[in-house]
Amino acid sequence: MTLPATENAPAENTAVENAAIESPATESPGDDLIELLFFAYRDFVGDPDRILAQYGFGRAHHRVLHFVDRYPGLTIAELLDILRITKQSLNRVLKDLIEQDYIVQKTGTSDRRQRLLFCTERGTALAGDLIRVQTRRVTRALADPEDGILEVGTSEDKSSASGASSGKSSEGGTVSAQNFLLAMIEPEERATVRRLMARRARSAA
Amino acid sequence: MTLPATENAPAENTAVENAAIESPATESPGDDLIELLFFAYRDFVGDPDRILAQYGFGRAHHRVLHFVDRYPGLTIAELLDILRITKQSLNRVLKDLIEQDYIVQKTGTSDRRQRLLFCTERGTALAGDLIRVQTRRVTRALADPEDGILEVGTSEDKSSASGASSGKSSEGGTVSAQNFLLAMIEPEERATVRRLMARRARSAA
DNA sequence: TGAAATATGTCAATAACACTGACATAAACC
DNA sequence: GGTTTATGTCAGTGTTATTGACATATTTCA
Repeated sequence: MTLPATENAPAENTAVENAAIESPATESPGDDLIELLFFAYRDFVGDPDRILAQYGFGRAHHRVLHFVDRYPGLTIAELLDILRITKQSLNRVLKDLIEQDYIVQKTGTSDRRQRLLFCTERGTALAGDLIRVQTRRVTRALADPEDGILEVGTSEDKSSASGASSGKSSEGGTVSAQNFLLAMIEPEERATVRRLMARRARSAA
Repeated sequence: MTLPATENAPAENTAVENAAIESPATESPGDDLIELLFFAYRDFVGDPDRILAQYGFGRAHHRVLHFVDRYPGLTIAELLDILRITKQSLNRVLKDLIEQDYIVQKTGTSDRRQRLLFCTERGTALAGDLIRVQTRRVTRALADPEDGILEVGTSEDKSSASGASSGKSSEGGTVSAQNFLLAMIEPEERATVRRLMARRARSAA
Protein backbone atom coordinates (compact mmCIF):
# COMPACT_ATOMS: atom_id res chain seq x y z
CA MET A 1 0.00 0.00 0.00
CA THR A 2 1.43 3.31 -0.98
CA LEU A 3 -1.02 5.97 -0.03
CA PRO A 4 1.05 9.14 -0.30
CA ALA A 5 -0.57 10.49 2.80
CA THR A 6 2.25 12.80 3.75
CA GLU A 7 1.98 14.50 0.40
CA ASN A 8 -1.76 14.74 0.00
CA ALA A 9 -2.91 15.18 3.54
CA PRO A 10 -2.86 18.64 5.08
CA ALA A 11 0.68 17.80 6.16
CA GLU A 12 0.62 17.73 9.93
CA ASN A 13 0.32 14.01 10.53
CA THR A 14 3.51 13.23 12.32
CA ALA A 15 2.92 11.93 15.80
CA VAL A 16 -0.35 10.26 15.02
CA GLU A 17 1.45 7.21 13.72
CA ASN A 18 1.25 4.92 16.69
CA ALA A 19 -1.58 6.56 18.53
CA ALA A 20 -4.79 4.69 19.08
CA ILE A 21 -7.62 5.65 16.81
CA GLU A 22 -9.80 8.21 18.48
CA SER A 23 -13.35 9.04 17.56
CA PRO A 24 -14.58 12.61 17.62
CA ALA A 25 -17.85 13.20 19.38
CA THR A 26 -19.74 13.69 16.12
CA GLU A 27 -19.52 10.03 15.28
CA SER A 28 -20.89 6.75 16.48
CA PRO A 29 -18.43 4.54 18.29
CA GLY A 30 -18.84 1.87 15.69
CA ASP A 31 -17.86 4.06 12.76
CA ASP A 32 -14.24 3.04 12.89
CA LEU A 33 -15.24 -0.58 13.04
CA ILE A 34 -17.12 -0.23 9.78
CA GLU A 35 -14.00 0.78 7.93
CA LEU A 36 -11.78 -1.62 9.81
CA LEU A 37 -14.09 -4.45 8.87
CA PHE A 38 -13.67 -3.48 5.25
CA PHE A 39 -9.88 -3.39 5.46
CA ALA A 40 -9.66 -6.53 7.57
CA TYR A 41 -11.86 -8.48 5.21
CA ARG A 42 -9.97 -7.20 2.21
CA ASP A 43 -6.69 -8.60 3.50
CA PHE A 44 -8.35 -11.64 4.99
CA VAL A 45 -9.51 -12.87 1.59
CA GLY A 46 -6.30 -11.71 -0.07
CA ASP A 47 -4.22 -14.52 1.40
CA PRO A 48 -6.19 -17.43 -0.03
CA ASP A 49 -6.71 -15.59 -3.30
CA ARG A 50 -3.04 -15.95 -4.14
CA ILE A 51 -3.11 -19.70 -3.58
CA LEU A 52 -6.38 -20.17 -5.44
CA ALA A 53 -5.06 -18.35 -8.47
CA GLN A 54 -2.44 -21.08 -8.91
CA TYR A 55 -5.20 -23.64 -9.23
CA GLY A 56 -7.39 -21.55 -11.47
CA PHE A 57 -9.97 -21.22 -8.75
CA GLY A 58 -11.67 -18.16 -7.35
CA ARG A 59 -13.27 -17.13 -4.10
CA ALA A 60 -16.46 -18.94 -4.90
CA HIS A 61 -14.54 -22.20 -5.14
CA HIS A 62 -12.86 -21.42 -1.86
CA ARG A 63 -16.08 -20.90 0.01
CA VAL A 64 -17.56 -24.15 -1.24
CA LEU A 65 -14.40 -26.11 -0.52
CA HIS A 66 -14.10 -24.61 2.93
CA PHE A 67 -17.58 -25.44 4.14
CA VAL A 68 -17.59 -28.91 2.62
CA ASP A 69 -14.24 -29.61 4.22
CA ARG A 70 -15.38 -28.50 7.63
CA TYR A 71 -18.88 -29.90 7.52
CA PRO A 72 -18.58 -33.20 5.67
CA GLY A 73 -21.87 -34.52 4.41
CA LEU A 74 -23.32 -31.08 3.82
CA THR A 75 -26.26 -31.10 1.43
CA ILE A 76 -26.72 -28.78 -1.53
CA ALA A 77 -29.59 -27.03 0.19
CA GLU A 78 -27.56 -26.37 3.30
CA LEU A 79 -24.67 -25.05 1.28
CA LEU A 80 -26.98 -22.75 -0.65
CA ASP A 81 -28.34 -21.43 2.60
CA ILE A 82 -24.89 -20.78 4.01
CA LEU A 83 -23.50 -19.10 0.94
CA ARG A 84 -26.71 -17.29 0.01
CA ILE A 85 -26.36 -17.83 -3.69
CA THR A 86 -28.56 -19.51 -6.26
CA LYS A 87 -28.15 -23.14 -7.15
CA GLN A 88 -27.05 -22.10 -10.63
CA SER A 89 -24.17 -20.14 -9.16
CA LEU A 90 -23.25 -22.95 -6.84
CA ASN A 91 -23.41 -25.53 -9.58
CA ARG A 92 -20.90 -23.76 -11.73
CA VAL A 93 -18.15 -23.85 -9.11
CA LEU A 94 -19.20 -27.16 -7.61
CA LYS A 95 -18.96 -28.77 -11.02
CA ASP A 96 -15.36 -27.55 -11.32
CA LEU A 97 -14.46 -28.94 -7.93
CA ILE A 98 -16.08 -32.30 -8.62
CA GLU A 99 -14.62 -32.70 -12.11
CA GLN A 100 -11.16 -31.94 -10.80
CA ASP A 101 -11.57 -34.38 -7.94
CA TYR A 102 -11.62 -32.03 -4.97
CA ILE A 103 -15.14 -32.91 -3.91
CA VAL A 104 -17.33 -35.97 -4.30
CA GLN A 105 -21.07 -36.39 -4.02
CA LYS A 106 -22.71 -39.31 -2.31
CA THR A 107 -26.38 -40.10 -2.47
CA GLY A 108 -28.03 -39.61 0.89
CA THR A 109 -28.93 -42.74 2.78
CA SER A 110 -32.07 -41.64 4.57
CA ASP A 111 -33.16 -39.39 1.71
CA ARG A 112 -31.86 -40.56 -1.61
CA ARG A 113 -32.69 -37.25 -3.28
CA GLN A 114 -29.97 -35.53 -1.36
CA ARG A 115 -26.40 -35.28 -2.55
CA LEU A 116 -24.09 -35.27 0.43
CA LEU A 117 -20.84 -33.47 -0.23
CA PHE A 118 -17.43 -34.65 0.90
CA CYS A 119 -13.88 -33.58 0.24
CA THR A 120 -11.48 -35.96 -1.42
CA GLU A 121 -7.91 -36.21 -0.18
CA ARG A 122 -6.96 -33.56 -2.68
CA GLY A 123 -9.79 -31.37 -1.51
CA THR A 124 -8.85 -31.70 2.13
CA ALA A 125 -5.25 -30.88 1.29
CA LEU A 126 -6.15 -27.70 -0.57
CA ALA A 127 -8.69 -26.69 2.04
CA GLY A 128 -5.96 -27.19 4.62
CA ASP A 129 -3.55 -24.94 2.76
CA LEU A 130 -6.19 -22.28 2.51
CA ILE A 131 -7.32 -22.37 6.09
CA ARG A 132 -3.69 -22.35 7.20
CA VAL A 133 -2.92 -18.93 5.81
CA GLN A 134 -6.11 -17.54 7.24
CA THR A 135 -5.57 -19.12 10.61
CA ARG A 136 -2.09 -17.66 10.65
CA ARG A 137 -3.46 -14.19 10.18
CA VAL A 138 -6.19 -14.62 12.78
CA THR A 139 -3.87 -16.22 15.30
CA ARG A 140 -1.36 -13.46 14.87
CA ALA A 141 -4.11 -10.90 15.28
CA LEU A 142 -5.14 -12.52 18.53
CA ALA A 143 -1.69 -13.13 19.90
CA ASP A 144 0.83 -10.55 18.78
CA PRO A 145 1.36 -8.13 21.67
CA GLU A 146 2.62 -5.46 19.32
CA ASP A 147 -0.76 -5.43 17.73
CA GLY A 148 -2.20 -4.30 21.00
CA ILE A 149 -4.85 -6.96 21.21
CA LEU A 150 -3.84 -7.72 24.74
CA GLU A 151 -5.03 -4.38 25.95
CA VAL A 152 -8.45 -5.89 26.30
CA GLY A 153 -10.88 -3.85 28.31
CA THR A 154 -10.79 -4.89 31.95
CA SER A 155 -14.54 -4.99 32.14
CA GLU A 156 -14.77 -1.52 33.57
CA ASP A 157 -17.75 0.37 32.29
CA LYS A 158 -19.80 -2.52 31.05
CA SER A 159 -22.72 -0.21 30.40
CA SER A 160 -22.96 -0.20 26.61
CA ALA A 161 -20.99 1.86 24.20
CA SER A 162 -23.88 3.45 22.42
CA GLY A 163 -23.53 7.04 23.50
CA ALA A 164 -20.83 9.12 21.85
CA SER A 165 -18.62 8.98 24.85
CA SER A 166 -15.58 9.76 22.73
CA GLY A 167 -13.17 7.88 24.98
CA LYS A 168 -10.37 6.03 23.27
CA SER A 169 -9.86 3.23 25.75
CA SER A 170 -11.69 0.13 26.73
CA GLU A 171 -15.41 0.31 26.91
CA GLY A 172 -17.14 -2.99 26.71
CA GLY A 173 -15.45 -4.58 23.75
CA THR A 174 -15.02 -1.62 21.46
CA VAL A 175 -11.31 -1.60 21.78
CA SER A 176 -10.70 -5.29 21.54
CA ALA A 177 -12.88 -5.65 18.47
CA GLN A 178 -11.17 -2.63 16.98
CA ASN A 179 -7.73 -3.94 17.76
CA PHE A 180 -8.57 -7.35 16.46
CA LEU A 181 -9.69 -5.98 13.12
CA LEU A 182 -6.73 -3.64 12.94
CA ALA A 183 -4.38 -6.51 13.64
CA MET A 184 -6.03 -8.48 10.85
CA ILE A 185 -4.81 -5.91 8.37
CA GLU A 186 -1.57 -6.60 6.55
CA PRO A 187 1.16 -5.24 8.86
CA GLU A 188 2.82 -3.00 6.27
CA GLU A 189 -0.48 -1.34 5.59
CA ARG A 190 -1.65 -0.90 9.10
CA ALA A 191 0.19 2.39 9.43
CA THR A 192 -1.45 3.65 6.27
CA VAL A 193 -4.88 2.77 7.55
CA ARG A 194 -4.15 4.40 10.90
CA ARG A 195 -2.93 7.47 9.07
CA LEU A 196 -6.02 7.59 6.91
CA MET A 197 -8.38 7.22 9.83
CA ALA A 198 -6.48 9.75 11.88
CA ARG A 199 -6.98 12.14 9.02
CA ARG A 200 -10.71 11.89 9.44
CA ALA A 201 -10.53 12.13 13.20
CA ARG A 202 -8.60 15.40 12.92
CA SER A 203 -10.78 17.02 10.32
CA ALA A 204 -13.86 16.35 12.41
CA ALA A 205 -12.35 17.73 15.59
CA MET B 1 -32.14 -18.35 6.99
CA THR B 2 -33.77 -21.69 7.00
CA LEU B 3 -31.12 -24.30 7.36
CA PRO B 4 -33.10 -27.39 8.19
CA ALA B 5 -30.49 -28.39 10.69
CA THR B 6 -32.76 -30.45 12.84
CA GLU B 7 -33.68 -32.56 9.86
CA ASN B 8 -30.32 -32.98 8.24
CA ALA B 9 -28.01 -33.01 11.20
CA PRO B 10 -27.44 -36.26 13.04
CA ALA B 11 -30.36 -35.18 15.21
CA GLU B 12 -28.95 -34.62 18.65
CA ASN B 13 -28.54 -30.86 18.59
CA THR B 14 -30.92 -29.79 21.25
CA ALA B 15 -29.17 -28.07 24.12
CA VAL B 16 -26.39 -26.59 22.03
CA GLU B 17 -28.56 -23.64 21.12
CA ASN B 18 -27.37 -21.05 23.54
CA ALA B 19 -24.05 -22.56 24.44
CA ALA B 20 -20.85 -20.71 23.62
CA ILE B 21 -18.99 -22.06 20.66
CA GLU B 22 -16.34 -24.47 21.79
CA SER B 23 -13.31 -25.49 19.78
CA PRO B 24 -12.09 -29.06 19.85
CA ALA B 25 -8.39 -29.54 20.46
CA THR B 26 -7.73 -30.48 16.84
CA GLU B 27 -8.29 -26.95 15.66
CA SER B 28 -6.65 -23.58 15.88
CA PRO B 29 -8.35 -21.10 18.13
CA GLY B 30 -8.94 -18.79 15.21
CA ASP B 31 -10.83 -21.32 13.13
CA ASP B 32 -14.21 -20.22 14.39
CA LEU B 33 -13.30 -16.63 13.72
CA ILE B 34 -12.66 -17.42 10.08
CA GLU B 35 -16.21 -18.58 9.59
CA LEU B 36 -17.69 -15.91 11.81
CA LEU B 37 -15.90 -13.29 9.76
CA PHE B 38 -17.55 -14.69 6.68
CA PHE B 39 -21.02 -14.66 8.20
CA ALA B 40 -20.55 -11.28 9.84
CA TYR B 41 -19.36 -9.68 6.63
CA ARG B 42 -22.14 -11.31 4.68
CA ASP B 43 -24.80 -9.69 6.83
CA PHE B 44 -22.80 -6.51 7.26
CA VAL B 45 -22.93 -5.74 3.55
CA GLY B 46 -26.47 -7.04 3.29
CA ASP B 47 -27.99 -4.02 5.02
CA PRO B 48 -26.70 -1.36 2.62
CA ASP B 49 -27.31 -3.61 -0.36
CA ARG B 50 -31.04 -3.29 0.10
CA ILE B 51 -30.87 0.50 0.12
CA LEU B 52 -28.47 0.66 -2.80
CA ALA B 53 -30.72 -1.51 -4.93
CA GLN B 54 -33.40 1.20 -4.78
CA TYR B 55 -30.97 3.63 -6.35
CA GLY B 56 -29.65 1.22 -8.92
CA PHE B 57 -26.27 1.19 -7.25
CA GLY B 58 -24.13 -1.71 -6.12
CA ARG B 59 -21.46 -2.35 -3.56
CA ALA B 60 -18.80 -0.73 -5.65
CA HIS B 61 -20.75 2.51 -5.61
CA HIS B 62 -21.18 2.19 -1.88
CA ARG B 63 -17.49 1.86 -1.20
CA VAL B 64 -16.63 4.88 -3.30
CA LEU B 65 -19.37 6.98 -1.80
CA HIS B 66 -18.43 5.94 1.72
CA PHE B 67 -14.78 6.85 1.50
CA VAL B 68 -15.37 10.09 -0.35
CA ASP B 69 -17.97 11.07 2.21
CA ARG B 70 -15.71 10.37 5.14
CA TYR B 71 -12.49 11.67 3.64
CA PRO B 72 -13.50 14.72 1.60
CA GLY B 73 -10.87 15.80 -0.87
CA LEU B 74 -9.65 12.29 -1.50
CA THR B 75 -7.73 11.95 -4.74
CA ILE B 76 -8.26 9.27 -7.36
CA ALA B 77 -4.92 7.69 -6.53
CA GLU B 78 -5.73 7.48 -2.85
CA LEU B 79 -9.11 5.95 -3.56
CA LEU B 80 -7.56 3.39 -5.87
CA ASP B 81 -5.14 2.45 -3.15
CA ILE B 82 -7.85 2.08 -0.54
CA LEU B 83 -10.17 0.04 -2.72
CA ARG B 84 -7.45 -1.94 -4.47
CA ILE B 85 -9.08 -1.87 -7.84
CA THR B 86 -7.95 -0.58 -11.20
CA LYS B 87 -8.73 2.90 -12.38
CA GLN B 88 -10.95 1.42 -15.08
CA SER B 89 -13.07 -0.28 -12.48
CA LEU B 90 -13.20 2.83 -10.34
CA ASN B 91 -14.10 5.01 -13.26
CA ARG B 92 -17.14 3.02 -14.14
CA VAL B 93 -18.81 3.54 -10.78
CA LEU B 94 -17.38 6.98 -10.17
CA LYS B 95 -18.84 8.16 -13.46
CA ASP B 96 -22.28 6.99 -12.34
CA LEU B 97 -21.98 8.83 -9.05
CA ILE B 98 -20.78 12.03 -10.69
CA GLU B 99 -23.37 12.00 -13.47
CA GLN B 100 -26.14 11.49 -10.96
CA ASP B 101 -24.82 14.27 -8.77
CA TYR B 102 -23.70 12.35 -5.72
CA ILE B 103 -20.04 13.27 -6.06
CA VAL B 104 -18.20 16.22 -7.58
CA GLN B 105 -14.61 16.59 -8.68
CA LYS B 106 -12.55 19.69 -8.03
CA THR B 107 -9.19 20.37 -9.53
CA GLY B 108 -6.47 20.29 -6.94
CA THR B 109 -5.06 23.64 -5.87
CA SER B 110 -1.46 22.72 -5.17
CA ASP B 111 -1.36 20.11 -7.92
CA ARG B 112 -3.75 20.87 -10.70
CA ARG B 113 -3.46 17.36 -12.12
CA GLN B 114 -5.32 15.93 -9.18
CA ARG B 115 -9.08 15.58 -9.02
CA LEU B 116 -10.21 16.00 -5.45
CA LEU B 117 -13.44 14.18 -4.71
CA PHE B 118 -16.26 15.57 -2.61
CA CYS B 119 -19.80 14.51 -1.86
CA THR B 120 -22.68 16.71 -2.87
CA GLU B 121 -25.60 17.19 -0.51
CA ARG B 122 -27.30 14.27 -2.16
CA GLY B 123 -24.17 12.19 -1.77
CA THR B 124 -23.81 13.01 1.89
CA ALA B 125 -27.44 12.16 2.46
CA LEU B 126 -27.18 8.75 0.84
CA ALA B 127 -23.87 8.02 2.51
CA GLY B 128 -25.52 8.92 5.79
CA ASP B 129 -28.37 6.50 5.20
CA LEU B 130 -25.93 3.76 4.38
CA ILE B 131 -23.64 4.29 7.31
CA ARG B 132 -26.63 4.49 9.60
CA VAL B 133 -27.76 0.95 8.99
CA GLN B 134 -24.25 -0.32 9.39
CA THR B 135 -23.61 1.68 12.52
CA ARG B 136 -26.82 0.33 13.95
CA ARG B 137 -25.62 -3.21 13.46
CA VAL B 138 -22.18 -2.51 14.87
CA THR B 139 -23.50 -0.57 17.84
CA ARG B 140 -25.94 -3.29 18.65
CA ALA B 141 -23.16 -5.84 18.39
CA LEU B 142 -21.11 -3.85 20.85
CA ALA B 143 -23.88 -3.01 23.25
CA ASP B 144 -26.53 -5.68 23.42
CA PRO B 145 -25.94 -7.71 26.59
CA GLU B 146 -27.88 -10.63 25.20
CA ASP B 147 -25.27 -10.92 22.55
CA GLY B 148 -22.73 -11.67 25.20
CA ILE B 149 -20.25 -9.04 24.15
CA LEU B 150 -19.97 -7.83 27.71
CA GLU B 151 -18.32 -11.01 28.82
CA VAL B 152 -15.03 -9.51 27.77
CA GLY B 153 -11.99 -11.32 29.04
CA THR B 154 -10.86 -9.82 32.31
CA SER B 155 -7.28 -9.75 31.17
CA GLU B 156 -6.50 -13.03 32.85
CA ASP B 157 -4.12 -15.19 30.87
CA LYS B 158 -2.64 -12.54 28.61
CA SER B 159 -0.15 -15.07 27.30
CA SER B 160 -1.24 -15.52 23.69
CA ALA B 161 -3.94 -17.77 22.38
CA SER B 162 -1.82 -19.65 19.89
CA GLY B 163 -1.74 -23.09 21.42
CA ALA B 164 -4.80 -25.26 21.06
CA SER B 165 -5.85 -24.66 24.62
CA SER B 166 -9.41 -25.62 23.78
CA GLY B 167 -10.89 -23.44 26.51
CA LYS B 168 -14.15 -21.77 25.74
CA SER B 169 -13.83 -18.69 27.89
CA SER B 170 -11.86 -15.50 27.81
CA GLU B 171 -8.30 -15.73 26.69
CA GLY B 172 -6.79 -12.53 25.47
CA GLY B 173 -9.43 -11.28 23.10
CA THR B 174 -10.59 -14.51 21.50
CA VAL B 175 -13.95 -14.41 23.10
CA SER B 176 -14.68 -10.77 22.60
CA ALA B 177 -13.71 -10.83 18.95
CA GLN B 178 -15.78 -13.99 18.54
CA ASN B 179 -18.77 -12.52 20.30
CA PHE B 180 -18.50 -9.32 18.37
CA LEU B 181 -18.58 -11.14 15.06
CA LEU B 182 -21.37 -13.40 16.21
CA ALA B 183 -23.39 -10.40 17.32
CA MET B 184 -22.85 -8.84 13.91
CA ILE B 185 -24.81 -11.68 12.35
CA GLU B 186 -28.50 -11.15 11.71
CA PRO B 187 -30.22 -12.15 14.96
CA GLU B 188 -32.63 -14.63 13.41
CA GLU B 189 -29.74 -16.45 11.82
CA ARG B 190 -27.41 -16.50 14.76
CA ALA B 191 -28.96 -19.67 16.11
CA THR B 192 -28.48 -21.35 12.76
CA VAL B 193 -24.84 -20.39 12.65
CA ARG B 194 -24.33 -21.57 16.21
CA ARG B 195 -26.05 -24.82 15.33
CA LEU B 196 -23.89 -25.29 12.27
CA MET B 197 -20.68 -24.61 14.11
CA ALA B 198 -21.69 -26.80 17.00
CA ARG B 199 -22.19 -29.57 14.48
CA ARG B 200 -18.53 -29.35 13.58
CA ALA B 201 -17.42 -29.10 17.16
CA ARG B 202 -19.26 -32.31 17.98
CA SER B 203 -18.06 -34.31 15.03
CA ALA B 204 -14.45 -33.44 15.84
CA ALA B 205 -14.78 -34.32 19.50
C1' DT C 1 -51.54 -45.87 -5.68
C1' DG C 2 -51.24 -41.49 -7.54
C1' DA C 3 -50.85 -36.46 -6.90
C1' DA C 4 -48.10 -32.96 -4.71
C1' DA C 5 -44.04 -31.44 -2.65
C1' DT C 6 -39.00 -31.65 -2.30
C1' DA C 7 -33.96 -31.94 -3.75
C1' DT C 8 -31.30 -31.44 -7.31
C1' DG C 9 -29.64 -30.44 -12.13
C1' DT C 10 -29.48 -27.72 -16.34
C1' DC C 11 -30.18 -24.40 -20.34
C1' DA C 12 -30.23 -19.58 -21.61
C1' DA C 13 -29.79 -14.75 -21.03
C1' DT C 14 -28.14 -10.94 -18.33
C1' DA C 15 -25.78 -7.91 -14.96
C1' DA C 16 -22.18 -6.24 -11.66
C1' DC C 17 -17.60 -5.98 -10.92
C1' DA C 18 -13.31 -6.92 -11.78
C1' DC C 19 -9.13 -7.52 -14.97
C1' DT C 20 -5.33 -6.55 -18.90
C1' DG C 21 -3.46 -3.77 -22.46
C1' DA C 22 -3.11 0.24 -25.03
C1' DC C 23 -3.30 4.92 -25.68
C1' DA C 24 -4.30 10.08 -24.70
C1' DT C 25 -4.01 14.53 -22.15
C1' DA C 26 -2.61 17.83 -18.95
C1' DA C 27 0.36 19.31 -15.42
C1' DA C 28 4.48 19.00 -12.71
C1' DC C 29 9.33 18.23 -12.20
C1' DC C 30 14.11 18.87 -13.35
C1' DG D 1 12.07 20.64 -23.22
C1' DG D 2 12.06 15.92 -22.00
C1' DT D 3 10.41 12.77 -18.38
C1' DT D 4 7.38 11.53 -14.96
C1' DT D 5 2.91 11.74 -12.76
C1' DA D 6 -2.27 11.94 -12.37
C1' DT D 7 -6.02 11.02 -14.66
C1' DG D 8 -9.25 9.44 -18.42
C1' DT D 9 -10.80 6.24 -21.92
C1' DC D 10 -11.45 2.47 -25.47
C1' DA D 11 -11.74 -2.40 -26.20
C1' DG D 12 -11.88 -7.07 -24.86
C1' DT D 13 -12.35 -10.60 -21.28
C1' DG D 14 -13.28 -13.36 -16.95
C1' DT D 15 -15.59 -14.43 -12.52
C1' DT D 16 -19.44 -14.38 -9.90
C1' DA D 17 -23.75 -13.47 -9.44
C1' DT D 18 -28.75 -13.05 -11.11
C1' DT D 19 -33.72 -14.48 -13.17
C1' DG D 20 -36.71 -17.65 -15.47
C1' DA D 21 -37.90 -21.94 -17.25
C1' DC D 22 -37.87 -26.67 -17.29
C1' DA D 23 -36.44 -31.73 -16.22
C1' DT D 24 -35.69 -35.78 -13.10
C1' DA D 25 -35.73 -38.53 -9.15
C1' DT D 26 -37.52 -39.29 -4.72
C1' DT D 27 -40.34 -38.66 -0.82
C1' DT D 28 -44.72 -37.64 1.35
C1' DC D 29 -49.29 -37.96 2.02
C1' DA D 30 -54.18 -38.33 1.12
